[in-house]
Amino acid sequence: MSAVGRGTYRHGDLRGTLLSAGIEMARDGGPDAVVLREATRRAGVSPNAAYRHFADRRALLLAVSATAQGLAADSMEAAIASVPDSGDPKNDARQELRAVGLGYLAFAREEPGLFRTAFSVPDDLGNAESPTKAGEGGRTPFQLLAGVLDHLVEVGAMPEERRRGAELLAWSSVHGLGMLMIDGPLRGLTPEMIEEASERLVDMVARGL
Amino acid sequence: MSAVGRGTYRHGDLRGTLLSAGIEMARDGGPDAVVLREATRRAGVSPNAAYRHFADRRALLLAVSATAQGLAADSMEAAIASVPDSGDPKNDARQELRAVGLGYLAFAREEPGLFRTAFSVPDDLGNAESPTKAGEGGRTPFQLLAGVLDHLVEVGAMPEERRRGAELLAWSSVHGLGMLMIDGPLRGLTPEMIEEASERLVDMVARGL
DNA sequence: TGTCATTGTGGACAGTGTACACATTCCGAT
DNA sequence: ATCGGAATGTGTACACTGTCCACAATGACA
Repeated sequence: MSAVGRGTYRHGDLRGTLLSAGIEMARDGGPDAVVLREATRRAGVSPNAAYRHFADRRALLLAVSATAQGLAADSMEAAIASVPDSGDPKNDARQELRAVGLGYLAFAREEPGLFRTAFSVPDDLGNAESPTKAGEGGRTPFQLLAGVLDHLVEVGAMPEERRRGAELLAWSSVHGLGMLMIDGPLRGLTPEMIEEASERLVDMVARGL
Repeated sequence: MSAVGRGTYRHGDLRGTLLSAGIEMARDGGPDAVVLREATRRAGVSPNAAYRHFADRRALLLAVSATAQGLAADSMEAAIASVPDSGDPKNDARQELRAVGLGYLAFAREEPGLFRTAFSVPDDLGNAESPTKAGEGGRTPFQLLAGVLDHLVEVGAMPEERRRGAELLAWSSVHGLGMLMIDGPLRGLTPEMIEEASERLVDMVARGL
């Protein structure tokens, strides 16, 4: 094909371009839709060129997943930022917890493909704080959640002894609703039902944690 | 190839055989691992024979998913049955709710592939009561959950006004933990951590519902 | 200027889902 | 008993995927 259309034999930033293409594919289609050959096609490059930047399809997928987690973090951070200051620290902390959950769910609703790519691609909790997964604010979804939980304890809105492992509980609930309403049996719920379910769920978590 | 090894040109129960093969593939590998050609291979039949019984790969996958949901129901039902009668109806009802959740999570832990195939293949809540998804007891996972919630209300362990939509909340929490620990960022948790998280989660739900 | 690691190309292979035409078998009406 | 059509299975073919290998172009640095 010769490097026509690109001008030069070298691409410049093929890795980045492939990643962007991957994100776009994940956006509409989820993890299964990110296909290596298609990415190279969009980058105007031969299929094998990808292997100079990613060991295999899985490696590309992991990179896309990490980026998607960063975008989720943005959504969560925006939700936190929009919480009004009520003057009551305990109440504020609880509202932040709610916001984290609602931001997570908003991301699931608005970017279902990216959501699935972000959170249902095999990965370890050990990498939960990797900077590649951080949003613009520099923190990962996991760190944001941990942050508000810490805050909750600080202001005395949550007993110290319940803090340990609370991430898992809070995260699970919200993640479950997200998955079920995206590609589980809860698809087809009306926006109102989803809205209501989201609110009630975060309330339940805040109450039961 | 001629129908050697089968004896007859007709198979007898190809649909059932393909389904079984599909389940076996899903068991170790999840939804992505159920591949049409491999199923026909295991059935000793040509690839296209499958199309006489399933419209396409997706149709086979849906059938496998439904069967897997039935198996999940079995796990849940077993957990319910193992709840000892304490004499206190309210307490019993709560224990049943816990059992439903723990049975669901046990299934996720013991049959991760089938779990994913059961609950993360696109489907509508409208089909949640389809008999194809029932376990040996004749009820689907959704129906089992709804049952214990109804029971909870009957014995007065749950206020009537909170009943509506409670399935979603309970289900979400438990489902989320299941997904996160199978192929999400919570993989690699030790069995003890999983055990503890499961217990705490169902407690949280029971408390917060 | 020449050498060499980096990056991209071309061709190939096995494996997948699925369409189309054809073959075999079974069952029910004549 | 036979004949014809509906079910069911086979064969061939196509486009698409991930990935391997040998080769080519390029840029950086001695």
